Amino acid sequence: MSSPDTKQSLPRRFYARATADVARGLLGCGYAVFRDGQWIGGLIVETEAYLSHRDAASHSARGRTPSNAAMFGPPGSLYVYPIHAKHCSNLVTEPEGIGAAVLIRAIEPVWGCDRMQRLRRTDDLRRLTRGPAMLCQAMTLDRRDDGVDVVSDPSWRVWSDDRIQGIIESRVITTRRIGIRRSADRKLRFIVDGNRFVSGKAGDHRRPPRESLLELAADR
DNA sequence: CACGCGATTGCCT
DNA sequence: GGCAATCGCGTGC
Repeated sequence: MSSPDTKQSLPRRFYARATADVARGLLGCGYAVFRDGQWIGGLIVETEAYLSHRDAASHSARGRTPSNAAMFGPPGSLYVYPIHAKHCSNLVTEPEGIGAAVLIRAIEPVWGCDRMQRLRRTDDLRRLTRGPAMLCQAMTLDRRDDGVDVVSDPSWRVWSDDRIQGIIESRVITTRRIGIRRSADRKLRFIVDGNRFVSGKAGDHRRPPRESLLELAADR
């Protein structure tokens, strides 16, 4: 698969839509950052939608504070927040000021795997980016990236690949969101079912988690 | 300024 | 599958 710098980032209007639609649309998309002379990242295989004040599980539910301000920023910008001494990354959705975003929960590692293996201190590809905080550690994302605009920043690429979209089309399923207490019954988590890099327990999958988007793309 | 907790992870049984 | 580690932030005294 060719380097992220040959790709064209998704336009801002892609993000300025209903958050659940963006969360679904981001599955299969490339997510990569240029760090120290090298692209690092992969293909998105798991997302969660966090809505505005209507969603009790969302960080924006109780309004804007200094720490969640980036969530109210322009669509297509990053909201990176600290939790349990780690970080998680989101892409802001809806018109600016709404306070909604898509949590990137897992990617299939593709670019800069050697670098991610060092950062995560493991050779096991399956333990590189299988969770929102794992992928932030693998991609060196932290509070310094909070508010960065991935639509225009030259060190970022988030893009759609027609071939990958065709592969995931029949595999997307929706489940409850992971690790939350409030609004826990809403089905706002989107996964590429059967992909081995999706987080959570085996019961979350309908198909056994053995597949890889790279392998499926190579077989065509 | 103390206290409690979380959109997590990894180690232990 | 259970549970402790870890720390920034929000809440309340």
